[in-house]
Amino acid sequence: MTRYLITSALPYINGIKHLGNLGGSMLPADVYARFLRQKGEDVLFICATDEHGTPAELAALEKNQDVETFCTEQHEIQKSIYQRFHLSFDHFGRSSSSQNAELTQHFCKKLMENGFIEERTIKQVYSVDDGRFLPDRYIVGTCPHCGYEAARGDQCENCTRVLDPTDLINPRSAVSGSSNLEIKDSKHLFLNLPAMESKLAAFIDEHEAEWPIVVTSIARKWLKEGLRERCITRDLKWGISVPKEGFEGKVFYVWFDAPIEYIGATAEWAEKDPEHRDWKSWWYDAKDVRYTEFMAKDNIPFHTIMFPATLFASGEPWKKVDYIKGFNWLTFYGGKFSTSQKRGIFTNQALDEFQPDFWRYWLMANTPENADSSFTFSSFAATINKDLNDVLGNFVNRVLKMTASKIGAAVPAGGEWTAVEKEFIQTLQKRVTDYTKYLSEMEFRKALTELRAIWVEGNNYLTAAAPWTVIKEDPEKAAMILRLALNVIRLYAVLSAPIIPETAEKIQKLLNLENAGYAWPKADLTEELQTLKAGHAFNVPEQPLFQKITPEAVTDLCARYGGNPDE
RNA sequence: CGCGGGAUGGAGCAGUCCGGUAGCUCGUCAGGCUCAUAACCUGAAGGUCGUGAGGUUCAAAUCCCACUCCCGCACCCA
Repeated sequence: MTRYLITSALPYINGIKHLGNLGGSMLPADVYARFLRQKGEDVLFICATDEHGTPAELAALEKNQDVETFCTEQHEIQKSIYQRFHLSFDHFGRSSSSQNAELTQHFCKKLMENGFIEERTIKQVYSVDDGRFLPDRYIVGTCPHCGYEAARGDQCENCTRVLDPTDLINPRSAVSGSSNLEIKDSKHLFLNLPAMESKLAAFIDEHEAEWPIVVTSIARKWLKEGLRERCITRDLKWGISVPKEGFEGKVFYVWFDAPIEYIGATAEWAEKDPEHRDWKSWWYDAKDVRYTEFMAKDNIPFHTIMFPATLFASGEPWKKVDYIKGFNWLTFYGGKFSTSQKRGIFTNQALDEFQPDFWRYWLMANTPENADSSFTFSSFAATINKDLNDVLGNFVNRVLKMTASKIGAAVPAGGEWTAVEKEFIQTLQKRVTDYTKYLSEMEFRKALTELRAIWVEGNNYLTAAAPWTVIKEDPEKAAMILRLALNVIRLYAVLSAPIIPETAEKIQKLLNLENAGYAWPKADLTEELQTLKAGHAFNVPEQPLFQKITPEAVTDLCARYGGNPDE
């Protein structure tokens, strides 16, 4: 049987992530993982914090902490936020783990053995006052082409020309501002990507028809422009040390070890229960594994070119990705989420405002699958109020309350399905089939449209069956209608669980089905809709499932997070 | 000519790969119902698909060409 390996792009360690990070990789990956588990598949869902690199060092510096303490703290913060969002990682690891260090060094050795690594001496800028080498982008100075005074060492943002740090006039450190800089020779390792070109091109070709356009177009662009040898080491202290003589005090480039952490995190996972878990079976010569990666578009070059190149070059049968689900950006009122401008809402803030399912639902209904999509509080409120409150919440509420008040708080007995019921079930069946198909294909927007339509069918049926009228003339028939409606509620919990797990749980509790699980329905719903038998007691809700977001709340949120209530 | 992505009723989207005169959600208007969170259900109005009295075709939102506008690629950040 196929086993499903799922990874989400690793969130970077240097701070709490915003909604876009959540909606653009971790959350859709979670929905897919949950869906497959409900279908009874063997799933391993892996994520981790990406902890190396200069930004982590600088963020730690700013907080006056040593990098390791900083990372440990930030890792815990992020981990707890994701738990609160009910992200169902089998393991949420750390790229600074010993497992990752070991694997990264292993790959480096293999690549050296196979002749894909070259050693070169390059000139690096060293800041005497900072006591460290500075990456290109942390050197600022005057652009020799246009005279712009705040040009960075890698590119001038004014004239967009690509620069070398040594081109800059009056260079200084972006960290301290010190102009006491020296150019030093430094030995580094380069990954010979050009040697991998044909193999990578074949790899992309192989998947071209299947993968999203945003993925293949970015990958092809890189190939078309020609691959260059890529430096995979850095003059930093924080990171995975390079297992080679003469490279003491140097570490791997963060983008070299980060994807390897997918494997590393799996090893971390296995180590917690070595008796029953075998990380290698998921990654090495794993022919029965289907591997899906989730990421936003900025990550695509690393996952279509760099990481596969590493795996190919090892010469070992490491598992390569089968499907890449790539996303565009989620924007905030059409613009970028911005820390410094206080634009946008961060994951911790989001949880302080509303229950996780509100966010999960909106983000999945508006996933930037084909184009960037824009978050606005008005849209958020409208979607939550309509779909979750009026359509789903109201359906659950009206059925439970009516049954309890007219008959009693248990599934009523009597009556047989009529043509109306059979037609309703057929409609549901078709929609559930489509919904299942969309989830399997990771077509999330379409899936959510379908899920909503499934909820609407319930209300539709109630209007057609009108149990509140029927009960006066034919109590048996009314009992049958409500029995079916109660079973539909249960079905909704199962179908909604991948998207809004907390709500599914609430519904199961209302139905006294707390440990019943969420096994995905079969194609034929006949049996499924008779799961709850006559006499099965349920709880009458004191409150509806959800509460609406008022216009005043929208105004308030906009004021606090930088949005426009009219948009 | 830097790269990439967009442009479809008031708003947000689908349809474009495999051409055959537009579909969904919200909003608006009208009606139905009264079990339910003034919720639910039904119907209607509203677009000729960025521009070019361009090209191909019996036929184009859908293929080809030219142009225009918008958004990312620049601190923070994905």
